[in-house]
Amino acid sequence: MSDESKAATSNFIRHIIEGDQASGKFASRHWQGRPGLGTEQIVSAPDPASIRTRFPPEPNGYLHLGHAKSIFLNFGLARDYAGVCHMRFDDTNPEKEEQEYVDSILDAVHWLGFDWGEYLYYASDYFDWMFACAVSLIRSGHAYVDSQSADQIRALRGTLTEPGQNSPFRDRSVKENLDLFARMKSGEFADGAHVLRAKIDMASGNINLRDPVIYRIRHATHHRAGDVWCVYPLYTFAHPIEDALENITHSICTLEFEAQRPFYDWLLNTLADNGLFTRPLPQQIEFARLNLTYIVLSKRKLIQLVDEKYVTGWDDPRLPTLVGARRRGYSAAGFKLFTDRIGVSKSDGWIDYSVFEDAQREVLNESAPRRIAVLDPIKLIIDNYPDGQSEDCFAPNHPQQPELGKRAVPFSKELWIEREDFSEAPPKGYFRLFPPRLDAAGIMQLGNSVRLRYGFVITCTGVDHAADGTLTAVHCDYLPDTKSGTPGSDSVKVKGNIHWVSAAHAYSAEVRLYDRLFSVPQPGANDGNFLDDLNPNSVTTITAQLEPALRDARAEDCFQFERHGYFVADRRDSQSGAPIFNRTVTLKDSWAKADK
RNA sequence: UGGGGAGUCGCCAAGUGGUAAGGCACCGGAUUUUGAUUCCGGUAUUCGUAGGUUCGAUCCCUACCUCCCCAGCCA
Repeated sequence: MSDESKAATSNFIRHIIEGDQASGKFASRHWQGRPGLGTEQIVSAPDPASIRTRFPPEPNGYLHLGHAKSIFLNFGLARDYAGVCHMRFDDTNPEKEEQEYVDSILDAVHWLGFDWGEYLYYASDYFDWMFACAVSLIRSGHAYVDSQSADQIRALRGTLTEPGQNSPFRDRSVKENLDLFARMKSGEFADGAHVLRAKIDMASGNINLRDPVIYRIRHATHHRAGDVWCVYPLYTFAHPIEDALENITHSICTLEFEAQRPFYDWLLNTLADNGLFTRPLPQQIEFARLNLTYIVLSKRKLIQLVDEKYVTGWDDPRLPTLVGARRRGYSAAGFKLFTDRIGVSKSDGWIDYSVFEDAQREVLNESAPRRIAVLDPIKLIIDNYPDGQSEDCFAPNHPQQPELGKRAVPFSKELWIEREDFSEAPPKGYFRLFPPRLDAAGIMQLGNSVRLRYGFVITCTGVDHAADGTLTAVHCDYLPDTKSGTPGSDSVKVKGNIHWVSAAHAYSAEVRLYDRLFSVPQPGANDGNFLDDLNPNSVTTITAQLEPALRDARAEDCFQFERHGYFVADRRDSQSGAPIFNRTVTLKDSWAKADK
């Protein structure tokens, strides 16, 4: 186990694996170096992998934060227990799958830091084996061709409280079933004319055992297999076989598949009895899927957001897709921290989005170089600083990592400061800039003093207003002896410390301030329509005044804009020498939260 | 009213017969040229409820309550 993973607390899946390893349950497995039937594997060398897990997305959409939990779980377990994790595409439905999704999924898994090496598989490569498994089931009397319509099958399935009834086709002979199934494969029948069903128990309390459909006719072009097949296996049937072919030891999926585990075991055991697979067989283990507040993870809802243009595309930084998260500036290390924190269990709950943001913040705080940015600029004029003069101030790239050095920041008479850092009517406890004013006794008090971070201490002397009363500039005097880094810097103590950018040197750039896409914890919970809960201010595009060094930022460079938060140079819209920034997440702000 | 799961601090989550880990959040206090970070301290006499077994129960037994999943020729 690596040092990193020791931090992760134990969970029920680790207990199962450790128990299996202690009992030697999977020690006798053999592996021919590629997937195959048990008859092929058994004559090969012992499997060098102590466990095999798999991440098996269907390539019909983009990966999202929920998938990240599964990726870290499966790849993480393999890494921690001297096993391997297979990257597998569960592409058994020709109508919904596309190569574009395969590419983006691979890219996302890689971005999260995982390498599947030689273990990249496609369920569609197993169609011959799956067909052979189905034939084997027919031969042993465990499957039959049903010629009812979908509606008829549904009508005889029964309900949650009433048993189902046998199909009139349930007792067809093996010979007839074999003939029909072969003709289904050869393309003789139209979609829906027949299906192949497992023959189990129409009265089972578990509806998944009431003769589930395992093969259907679909005259459709498969994104990889082309037109060679017109019968396709269903997930229920395909997935256990995929696991068995790949020697998977622990097949980890989400809770909603729990009711299918009895079928999973029935199928594999039946096939093992028929000589196709050897024991030990893979075991399915279910865990609670991720529920995060303020976002939606359902594929249907994400598609709607993209198709109906509520967002700019699948990689919109507000979307919980992995491509969106990457563009937002979230890091793979942040995902790792997050998944370690939330753990793995079987109880379903809601994780607050702030837990995810905190994890990202924690990683960014360590890794992001500091820069200065004025997002909502107002002019500050230093009346006693010489016209036309400028000088360098030096700002550390990271306060906790002095070895990262300092950079020069130009200082001059006219600066941009944050509008929020000045107040004509300061609330109680405010210690930034405010002008001279009359106190309660009617005595005129000096304006407040603050330090211009990495520069000089200044004292506010007044303000300029336009004819309509709006604030146009703040005036101050500076104390020449108080420059940061000089012996006199500590001669004057001030509580406030504000950032600034020289107006004459600033890089004026587009910055997108992202906020949550939804304004309520559980979108759609109020009236059933999640679109009603969209946050109308989920993005604000501004022109900010940035320190000149930021002009050199390259796409995907992350920075902390001091006193603001973490920002990333957009990987899609940034030009060389003209980066555009996305706000990843703000800094914590106990002042903003406090009662004022 | 069928079958399968889950209920431990505000949110996660260990522990599963020997007298409640940890993380996040929160509240104090220290440091700080980010109202950030960091640091130090505090935070469940109690484990869905009610009974029972036991010297002893979150853990075993019984009953009950609440929540989630299953009736696609989706995955």
